[in-house]
Amino acid sequence: MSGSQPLILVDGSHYLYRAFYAMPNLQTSTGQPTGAIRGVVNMLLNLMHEYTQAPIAVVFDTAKPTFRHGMFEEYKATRPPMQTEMVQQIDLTYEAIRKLGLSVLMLDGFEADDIIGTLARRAEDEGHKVLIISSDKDLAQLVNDNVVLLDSMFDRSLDRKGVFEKFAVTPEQIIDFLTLTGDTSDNIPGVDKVGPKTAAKWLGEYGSLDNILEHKDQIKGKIGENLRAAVAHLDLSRDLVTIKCDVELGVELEDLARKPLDAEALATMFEELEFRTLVRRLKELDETVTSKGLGSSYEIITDQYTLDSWVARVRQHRQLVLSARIHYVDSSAAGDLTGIAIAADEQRAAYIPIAHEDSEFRQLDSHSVITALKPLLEDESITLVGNNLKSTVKCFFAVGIDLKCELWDTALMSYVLNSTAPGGHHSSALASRHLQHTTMDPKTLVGSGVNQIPFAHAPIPESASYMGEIVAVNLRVFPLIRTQLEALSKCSFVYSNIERPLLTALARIENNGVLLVKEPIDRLSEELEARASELTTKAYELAGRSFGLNSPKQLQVVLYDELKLPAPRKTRSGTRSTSEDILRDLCSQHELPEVVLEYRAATKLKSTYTDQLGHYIHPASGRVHTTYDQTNASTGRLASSGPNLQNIPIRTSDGRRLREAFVAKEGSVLLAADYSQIELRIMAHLSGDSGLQQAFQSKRDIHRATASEMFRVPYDGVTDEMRRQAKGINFGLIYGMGVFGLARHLGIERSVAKQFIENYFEHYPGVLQYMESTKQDAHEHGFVETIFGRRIYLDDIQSSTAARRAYAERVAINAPMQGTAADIIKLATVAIDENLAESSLDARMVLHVHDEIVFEVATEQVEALQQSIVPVMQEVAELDVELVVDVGIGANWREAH
DNA sequence: TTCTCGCCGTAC
DNA sequence: GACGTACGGCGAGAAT
Repeated sequence: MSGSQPLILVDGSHYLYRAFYAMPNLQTSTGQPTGAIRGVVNMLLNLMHEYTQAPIAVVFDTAKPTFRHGMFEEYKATRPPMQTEMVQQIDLTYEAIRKLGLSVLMLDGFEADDIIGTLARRAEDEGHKVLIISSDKDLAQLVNDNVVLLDSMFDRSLDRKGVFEKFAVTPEQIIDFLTLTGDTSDNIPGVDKVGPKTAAKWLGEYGSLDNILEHKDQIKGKIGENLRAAVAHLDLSRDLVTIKCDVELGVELEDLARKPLDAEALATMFEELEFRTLVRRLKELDETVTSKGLGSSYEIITDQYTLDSWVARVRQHRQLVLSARIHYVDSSAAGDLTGIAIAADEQRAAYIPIAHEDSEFRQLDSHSVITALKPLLEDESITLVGNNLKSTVKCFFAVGIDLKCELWDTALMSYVLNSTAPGGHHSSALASRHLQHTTMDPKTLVGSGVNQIPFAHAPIPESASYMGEIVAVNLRVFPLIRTQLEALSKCSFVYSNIERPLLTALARIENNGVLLVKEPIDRLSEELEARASELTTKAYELAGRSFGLNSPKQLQVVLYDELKLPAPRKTRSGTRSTSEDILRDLCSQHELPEVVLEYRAATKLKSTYTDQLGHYIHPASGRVHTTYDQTNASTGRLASSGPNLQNIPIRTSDGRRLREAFVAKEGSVLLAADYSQIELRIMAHLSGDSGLQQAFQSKRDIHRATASEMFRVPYDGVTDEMRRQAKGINFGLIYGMGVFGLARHLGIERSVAKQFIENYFEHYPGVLQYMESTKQDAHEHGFVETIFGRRIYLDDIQSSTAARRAYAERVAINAPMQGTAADIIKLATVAIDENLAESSLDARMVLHVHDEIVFEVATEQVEALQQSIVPVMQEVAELDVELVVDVGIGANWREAH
């Protein structure tokens, strides 16, 4: 047994029961019940994936009476006998475990707990750490500095501190604790009316059961009487709950060493048991274990000397492949380093743990690691390779590193090559697509959902495997996709001139953050709360009963069954829609739809925005730092999350009140610069339609100009309704809309909509031609391009399903326009980022919203900023139609817009 | 209890 | 089925 590997003891009986009751009816086609076997095997595979070498013993109770039955006739007397379906699975479970290469242990006369206790103490005596996997609270008595209880797979592990947090007593007090509370499932009597709370209180006060009993007369009331009445049997109860740690097992620790997994036999067994997913998992597990070089062990750097030698190695190869793990809390906006994996060449990779909670290893501190790497990062002749370098770069910027090295971000490269590549652009996806390699699942390291632990709590050796593998993957993927990229000159341009420089610009924008004041948001929240509650009352009155106002499903019943309102179109899954436009139509027939709409408006604003945004305010700076995802939107747009600051309301007055909370710091103002009608202008450019181009050149209102043409009226004779309809067409065209969509959108007859569109194309024939040729292009090449050569692939363009094909055609029409707009604002962002760095202006970009950039600038410099950025934005691309940028300035985002 | 999916609504 | 790109809250049902 190797010293750094813990001994893992699994409470097999517990998991057997749990799995059995989770899926009691699972059986093969021949009637063999299998739920319990599958559950246990699944759990063990997870465990094996996480601990690839640690010895694992799975311990079971036997059916025979134990020494406790000898002490107490009633012990476990209330337990029902084991069900037949369960009995039928036991031997197969043992067999499966042995084939996994793990040990199965049990001993007549003793319970699993006693075996676990005995082995735990023995392993500990020999200097090993022990991990007990069970959610039986009795086992908490075994916990100490070397023994940890893991409550189910990924619950927070119960170490000494965890036990106290959970039970409010120390592990040493657990026996007394259990004695006092008793255990109904084991039929062990405790003290009447004493539960965990009282037991913990007494133990906190008196320290031990013995001491409690010495002072038993001090305890007043009925509960004191109960205690005194229980004295006679407490000794027995204590003996019953005490785990025996000196059982004669006939097994040595050495016998528990991991044996190789018998993949062939397991596959056969799983086939017979009809475990199809498990057969697949098994294959994956086998691959990870056998694909050395990627999933093998990596050096762990814990001292300065070794780190320095690695820095020298990087210098020699002029290449640093890096993957940083960053922890975000409330320390700094950019986050803290938990650890960094690095590699310089194919020979080896290493992991530098920095902030793990793992006392087994000495760790270098963040400062010395950064100091060591700094000269590499500031060296122009060094290539830095990584996946999603933005997050890492943010960290570097935050500590004042002046990045000069050449950035090669494999995620960005992959995105430029094919933004819609299946699986995305993370290291794991690249490994699977380019190397046919399955990377370690981070869930095995940190779990998932509420049980997820911070990466810093993951053990260092396993973290090193995980991080090292990522670096190894990037090292190998990089030359492959670099070759692909360099074969396509336009894609290379997009990478080198747009995405790569944008990465650092975005890193700065994210680090800057935007100042958000909480007070007005909270006030709005309260108002909305009151409004929502009034509307709820009103809605219930109108419906004649209360119902789930937030539930479309319940609302359907009220509207269409009870109130008998005419049922509208169906949603995708065939239910009757309650969407906004439907409800609006129903307003004329009943009061309820209107109330629901108002309620939805209020609760939407509250639940999505006013109640949430405050959580994202960084406590130190008062600022919100969104994350821009540069590799997600297929067209080249950015996406924003955590929080999404690209969909902050603006249409309604309440929405605008929210925007007032986005402010500039003292002495500064916000300046918002947005491209006016950029996508329509791009359409005018791409289509070459002279009518549309002239409409823009005349600098008139574009929708009004369109209406004037379409409805054959003078520009000044265009009514608001005409303009609204023209606007509908203009937007519809950008989205590749058809007759049906326009009709629905404008609430007009299909025949009228058809006429509109025909009118439009009659006046702007170039646009029609462009639409047709774009579709043609898409069919021919399988992709469309932006002006700058960004490709958007359309996998469904050749689909045999008409609907999918039609969808792909709409995308083909929209993507070049949306994507070119994205290219343009990205280029502007890059240019402005450089300009600002060189200028002495006290100004910074704080938000990026598709066609708008928001700046925070010192009040007295706002004009200078405007002078500096507007020409850049307008001239960054030369189109046949001029680009127009509108600027707004104000103390907050509403005023600036 | 936790996870996933559908519905809905916000932005450009 | 019918208008493109996103993110995210909520309810409900499935898996556990």
